[in-house]
Amino acid sequence: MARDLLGAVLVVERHGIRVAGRIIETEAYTTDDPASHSFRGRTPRNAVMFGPAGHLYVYRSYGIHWCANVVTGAEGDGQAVLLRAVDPLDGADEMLRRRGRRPLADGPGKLCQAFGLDGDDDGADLCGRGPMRILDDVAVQQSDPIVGPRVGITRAVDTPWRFRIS
DNA sequence: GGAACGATCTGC
DNA sequence: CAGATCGTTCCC
Repeated sequence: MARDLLGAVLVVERHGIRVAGRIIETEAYTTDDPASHSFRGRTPRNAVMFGPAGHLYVYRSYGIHWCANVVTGAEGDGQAVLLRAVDPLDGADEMLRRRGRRPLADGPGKLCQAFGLDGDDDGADLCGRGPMRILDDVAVQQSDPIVGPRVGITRAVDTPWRFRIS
């Protein structure tokens, strides 16, 4: 599932400003996975992960940053894909402004800041008429993403569930 | 009720 | 390389 999101386009259109980017790096998290928030079962924080696919699971990281996932499992499954990096398509200037003019680089925290995503967006529907959506119909079929270990985790360190395209 | 610990980022 | 910073989770 994490592979399928590679090349898809994340669009957030709010306050009349459209920000869009091509998803180039993801990580997979499942219920079987000790590194996943859903591993220890459903809690108030991760409830969205156990909901229907196509919704946004946003959580606070290290008390400072926001990180966004796309729920990819059926109801009750508890699986999601962490969005780690995008290639800016629309609103690159706005992204830069939100980033405090710091260089826009890889990383889930930076991605959320650039797209203006925070805790209020937890549970948002990406497949409805809301301000944010994922255009996977425009996804270019990717050949051989780079596969590697996930970043910043302490459990299941050797599980190669990070996927990256250029 | 308390303590430990992050799916991170930045600046020194 | 360490500090920021706070909600969530787990244990007593």
